[in-house]
Amino acid sequence: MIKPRSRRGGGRPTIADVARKAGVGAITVSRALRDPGRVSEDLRRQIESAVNELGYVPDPNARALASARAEVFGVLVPSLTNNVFAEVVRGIYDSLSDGPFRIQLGNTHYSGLEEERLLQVFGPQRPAALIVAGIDQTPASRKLLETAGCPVVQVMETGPDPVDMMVGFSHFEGGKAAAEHLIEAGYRRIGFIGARMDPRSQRRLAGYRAAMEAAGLFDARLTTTTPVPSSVTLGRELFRDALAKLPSLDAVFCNNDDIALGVLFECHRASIAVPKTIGIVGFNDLDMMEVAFPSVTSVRTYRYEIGRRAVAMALAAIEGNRPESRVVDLGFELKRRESTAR
Amino acid sequence: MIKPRSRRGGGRPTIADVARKAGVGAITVSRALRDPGRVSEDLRRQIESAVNELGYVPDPNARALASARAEVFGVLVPSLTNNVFAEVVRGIYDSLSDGPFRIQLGNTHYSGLEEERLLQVFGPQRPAALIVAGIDQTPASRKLLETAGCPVVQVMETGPDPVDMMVGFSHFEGGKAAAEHLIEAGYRRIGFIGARMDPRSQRRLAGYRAAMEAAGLFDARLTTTTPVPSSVTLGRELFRDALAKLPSLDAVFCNNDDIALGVLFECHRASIAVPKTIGIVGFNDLDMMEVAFPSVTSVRTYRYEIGRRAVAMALAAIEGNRPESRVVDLGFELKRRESTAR
DNA sequence: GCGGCAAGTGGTAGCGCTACCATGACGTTG
DNA sequence: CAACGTCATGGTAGCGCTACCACTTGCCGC
Repeated sequence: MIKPRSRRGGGRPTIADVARKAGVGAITVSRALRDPGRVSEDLRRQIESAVNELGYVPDPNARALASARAEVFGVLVPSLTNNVFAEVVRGIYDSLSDGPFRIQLGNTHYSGLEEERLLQVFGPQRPAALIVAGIDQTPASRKLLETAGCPVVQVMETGPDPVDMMVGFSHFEGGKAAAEHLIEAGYRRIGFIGARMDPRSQRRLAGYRAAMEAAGLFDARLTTTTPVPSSVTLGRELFRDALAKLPSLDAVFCNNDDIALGVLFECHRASIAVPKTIGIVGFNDLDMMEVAFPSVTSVRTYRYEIGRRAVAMALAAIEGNRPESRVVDLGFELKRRESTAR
Repeated sequence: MIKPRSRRGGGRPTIADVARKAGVGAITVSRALRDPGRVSEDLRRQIESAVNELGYVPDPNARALASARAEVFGVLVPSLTNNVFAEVVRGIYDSLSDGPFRIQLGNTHYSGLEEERLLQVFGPQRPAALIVAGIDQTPASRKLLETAGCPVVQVMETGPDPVDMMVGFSHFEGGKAAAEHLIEAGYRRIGFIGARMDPRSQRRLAGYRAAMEAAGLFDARLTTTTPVPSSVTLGRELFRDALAKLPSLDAVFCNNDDIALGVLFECHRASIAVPKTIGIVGFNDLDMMEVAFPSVTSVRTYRYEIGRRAVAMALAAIEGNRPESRVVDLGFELKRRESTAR
């Protein structure tokens, strides 16, 4: 008798087809696939060959419905084009590409409300884990994370009060180290140039300010910021503004490397000597900072590693062994280069 | 009587809860949510308020299982950190953020086999549409795309034989335009510097070669390529190699802007005058090319727009009205700047 | 006045899988 | 040797939703 294929399913083999072919129960096939150790050697081989012959692939939707748990990692980042987050995301993908987990990526556009909305979309899918950038969730987002019923990793920053786990570093300390380096190098009128000014930028600014105040060098006029999204073009413009406002400026700590690059190009264009007349420090240490001329001092951060570590921690938590320390600080490293070597 | 909550579902309201509260059948709730026009005004309002009161959110997994169609766009790109693809992806996200569709992003690492593997993973999810970068799928990948049973958009390139739909531009023409521009500007020993050399880079190289041969200027020694992934650092190194090999070089067409930037920095470092001694043309026209000093001529491509258009076409196809022209060429524009103005 | 048709609604039967419990075949122990 | 685990396997009953068909109205045309 010809088995009447369902009108709905596109005719792909189901677990029942495999079970029939292998002469076992459907549940045994399910087990053989998910936890081979619990099925005898014999049946396992039979099932395996039936799977291969039929080209059976489990339906992730049915699996998610039945087990009330989807093999999905939800990932929330503020930007897809900012290289910094792209690196984190790459680390996450590379760590997850072997396993069964899919990734659902959300772009919050640096908006707390958008983050809330995305968490509301992710929740009903019952993801296996959630990875979110930053530690400044809105109260509503925080509640959504706390009640998600899965491991949660906050990345990019460390802070005192993790929802669950955290991997990152201290932006405050990074900003402080950058400013201290400029002070040590002999610069005195050290400006801060920042764009977008998201919470991480704010903390870098705070670190800068702490160092400047400690050295008795802080002056509000040294700070030039804008909420506008960061770009190389903007870096150039902000630097011109800063210089117009305060011609005595002798160094700048830039919020990020795009800004620093804009400053560097403007110095070339205006024939301002770097590092002699102006010292430049960036943040994140993109690949090109080392190649730039002059090479640019920057605070190296370990974005890719943050992504990998976040996945490792989430995976461990899924398997029931949460790491003993819920907050991992991967630190940073100040890379001293020509742009501050005077 | 207390309704015994299932042991599996986490206690979230289901469609049956909403139906009971609104005093209607479950199926009517389903319709009210998916196609409000088919439910009377009265019931619609009742259902709506029941949904709000209970905080009901449909379970996407159950929905996908029952309807054999997930509200998911599968997106396959060769790299997450390459700004070019990041822009395409951003366009896709921005176009999809309003609607019900989720996005599942896969990173093929420029590997045909990896692409196949990812398509095999995406298939069983029954995505609503697939967007893949490039037109050089392996035969197996092509078959998977053809039998996916959903709209497929190939992006970044145009070509003669779309699986379904295409949005992009001609890399051959882009490379040709770049070389022709250098020839017109009076350069004669025009090199090509390329890294990674994926199919798109190959076609740019072919365009360059066509222009050079047409002008009687082609010389195999002018071409410097490597399969190594592209970076600013690598651009610098390749340029040094090229110059060592052929000191008479008077211009370079770079595979992409990272390489061009590496060349520019090396020229600064080695005090080579740009554009006088060496002319430089990049590809893609990243934001910073305009700000660089000297500003760098580049072939502007419309990555973000490609992403948006791909989604628009897929969405139209889902609704049953495929666009009349299945291949959309968004073109490019050669941006002439200081680096070739001699 | 009756068949026919469209619009609005609901019941039933799955979608493909897994949680839960039951079963039977083996030891193992005192 | 009875009582009791343990292991491997299977049956049943859903998970939450939608496709499909059936039913009830009310209105039209002849």
